[in-house]
Amino acid sequence: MTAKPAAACRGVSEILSRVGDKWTILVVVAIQSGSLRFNGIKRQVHGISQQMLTRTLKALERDGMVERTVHPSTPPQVEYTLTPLGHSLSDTVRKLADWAAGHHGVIEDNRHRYDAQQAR
Amino acid sequence: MTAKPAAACRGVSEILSRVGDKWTILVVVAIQSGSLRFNGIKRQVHGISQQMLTRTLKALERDGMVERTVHPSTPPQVEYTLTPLGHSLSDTVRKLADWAAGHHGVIEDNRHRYDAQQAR
DNA sequence: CTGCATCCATTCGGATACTG
DNA sequence: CAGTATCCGAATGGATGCAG
Repeated sequence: MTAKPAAACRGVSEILSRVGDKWTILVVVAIQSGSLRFNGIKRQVHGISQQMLTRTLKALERDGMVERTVHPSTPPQVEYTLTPLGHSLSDTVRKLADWAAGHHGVIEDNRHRYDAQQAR
Repeated sequence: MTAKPAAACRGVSEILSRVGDKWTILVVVAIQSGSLRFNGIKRQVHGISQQMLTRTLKALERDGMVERTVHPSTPPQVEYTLTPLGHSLSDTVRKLADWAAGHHGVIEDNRHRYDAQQAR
């Protein structure tokens, strides 16, 4: 697995495209603590439009990351829960999150320095 | 670090946007084995346009992930090398890559099943 | 060889309005 | 409450031509 065949690279790129979009991670993080309803997620993930939430949830459901459960009541309730696969992704991403949190300051500093240098 | 403050989430999202774009990871992987020249990278990362390579390298340089060394010769040669920060990112992403490689098949299967279900 | 500028097609993401 | 459909602006990414 130290080698990196082209096929794996494409797969990784595809996963990263999914995961790296604007909302996926935030939604996953919101759900991971337990099941949540549509507007519950919307409240928790501040700034997301309801359409983006719909799209993101659908994509995650399609990938088997979240499970969608409809409770036929009035008003209708829909619960979203992270599947084992979703939790698995969440754990993996958390490591990247830790890295990001740990290096975010350095990176911002680098950017600032770079921009200052360009201005000269 | 088990808690997830909003600030960290934003930072992670920003990092993921960087890393999750179409080419960054592939370029990083290409360079990690050793320093490479511009067209060397272009050859290795198949399908990348030269402008996307320019943009990606610049972004990485700005973030302090790669170092750019110009050898003033004729014709000019420019070497790109991964910095320690870049290697650090590379290692972290490799874990995500392993996850992706390990679950890619399952995810594709899930998608196929979902699509079939929708068609009914 | 390396890199920048321009143009253009496609995609992404947000706001809004409407349905069950 | 949950979800769909439409419109539109912004951003992404590719092709090409030009310059150092």
